[in-house]
Amino acid sequence: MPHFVLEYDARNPQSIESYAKRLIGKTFTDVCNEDTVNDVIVINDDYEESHKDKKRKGGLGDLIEERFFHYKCNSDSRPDFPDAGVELKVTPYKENRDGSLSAKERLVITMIDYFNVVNEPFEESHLWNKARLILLVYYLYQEHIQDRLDYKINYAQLFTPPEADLAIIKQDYDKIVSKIKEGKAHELSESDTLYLGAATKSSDSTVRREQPYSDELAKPRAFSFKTSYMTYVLNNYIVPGKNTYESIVEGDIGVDFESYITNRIGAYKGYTVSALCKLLNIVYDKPPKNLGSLIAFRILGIKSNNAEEFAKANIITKTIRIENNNTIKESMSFPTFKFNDIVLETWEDSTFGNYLRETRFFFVVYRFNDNHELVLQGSQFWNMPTKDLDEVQKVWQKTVDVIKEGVQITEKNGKRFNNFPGSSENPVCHVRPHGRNANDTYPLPDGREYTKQCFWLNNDYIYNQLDDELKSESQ
DNA sequence: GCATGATCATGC
DNA sequence: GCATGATCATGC
Repeated sequence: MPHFVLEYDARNPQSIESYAKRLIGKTFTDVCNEDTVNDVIVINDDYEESHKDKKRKGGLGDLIEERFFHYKCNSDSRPDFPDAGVELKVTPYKENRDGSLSAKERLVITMIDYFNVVNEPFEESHLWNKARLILLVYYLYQEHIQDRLDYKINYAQLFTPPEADLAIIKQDYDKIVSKIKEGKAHELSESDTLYLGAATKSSDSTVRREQPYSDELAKPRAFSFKTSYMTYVLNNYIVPGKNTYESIVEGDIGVDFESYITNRIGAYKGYTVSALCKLLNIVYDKPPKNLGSLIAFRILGIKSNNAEEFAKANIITKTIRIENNNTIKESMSFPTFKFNDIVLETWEDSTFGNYLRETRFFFVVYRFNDNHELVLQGSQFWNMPTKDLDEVQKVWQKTVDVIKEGVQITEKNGKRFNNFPGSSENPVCHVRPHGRNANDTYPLPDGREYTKQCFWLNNDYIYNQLDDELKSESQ
C-alpha cells in the first residue's frame, strides 16, 4: 500500500475531475517537476527515457496516471479508475490557421478482440465499459515544439457521449461486429462507420491477427472515436463556441441513420431538378454548380451545406450525374498534392491513402432523361473497399516514382502532357491536372514548376460502385 | 467517344 | 486569393 494519501477520491468521478483541473495550464514537464511522491510508485527504471520516445504513443497518458494521479497503469479492460468507472484519456488538439480548434487524432478506446467481441452486446461490451465516462485531458499540439513534454494541458473534463450520438455509436458498433461475424475482419475500414471507427492499431503495418469466422488474417484494430467526432466534442463540450452546424436528425428515427437519410432523399426519386427547385423554393439566375448537393440538403431540411452529423462522421458529399447512355462523363477529383510533399510519404501514412481510408462519401445521384433533363435518382453512402485501396496504392506508388525519376513533360498544341498514371492503366484511379488553370503550379523536386495535379477516381469505376437502383431509369 | 489537359465558380 | 468541387474542350 502506498504510504501517502491521494488528494482525490478515486471512487468519485467529480472528485477525480476537480483534481484533474489542477493540470490546466501546466506542461508535462511541470507535472513531473511538481510531483513530490514519485518515489512511492516505481513504474520502471528507464521511465524518463521511455517517455521521450515519440513512438510510444501512450506515453503522455501513462505519465499523467503515474506522476499526477499516482495510480498504476492498468492495461486490462476495466476503466482506469475502476471504482468510479472513469477512463482517463490524454489527447492532443491543435489550433488551425483561422483560429478554430480541431482534435489532432482519433481517440483510441480499446483494442478489438475479434474472438470476444462477437459475443458482446454493446451495453455489456468492453468498449462501452471504457467509453461511458471519459476524463478528457486535452493538450495543445504545436508543430514547433520538439520535446512533447513541453506541450501544455489546457482542458480537463469528464465526457459522456450524449443520447443522440450514442444511438449512432451503437449502430457503428453493431456494424463492425457484424462484419467480424461475416468473417470479414480483414475488410474492416475506419470509413465503414460514422462516429466510432475500427482504426488500425499496430506499431508495425505487417502485424496480423486471427479472426473467428475466416482463415484470413486481419490487421489489429481498436475501437476509436474518429478525429472528426472528437473535433465536434472539443468544440461543443470542452470549448463551447459558436455552433454553426444544423443537425438533420431530431429525436427517434426508428431506423439506422444512413437508411433514414437515403429514404428521405429517395422519396424524391424521379423528380427533375427544375421540379425540385420549385418544390423546395430554390431560386437562381443561372444554376449554381453545387445545385445537386444543395437540393439534397434542402430535402433533409438543412439550410446551409453543413450538416452536423456529416461533419462529425467525416462524410463528404459528392454529386454524380449519369448520362442517358448509362455512363458517367466526369471522373471525381480530390484535393491537389504537392510534388515535394508526396515524395516524402509512404503509402501507409500518405495523405491520399489516409483520406480514402478515413472518409465516408455521400453520393447524390442524378441521371439525364431522354429530354436532357436531370432527374434525381437517389443517394448512397460509400467508402472505398479495401481491395480497391490496393489498386490506388499502385497508382500512388507510380506517381511517387515518376516524380522521383523526373516527370517527363512533352508539349503539343500548346498543352503539356506528362507520364503520370492515366485512366486506362488502372481500374480505380488516375492522376490529372487540377488547378485554376495550366499556370497554377507547384514546384517539382528538380526545381521545375508544373501544373497542380490530383488523384481522380475513374468515371467507370464510380459507375460500378453505384447501387443498381440508382443506375436504372426511373419510370 | 474516350482520354487527358484546362478551366470555371463558389465559399471561405 | 486560394482551395476545391464541378465541368468544359479538343485531338486522336
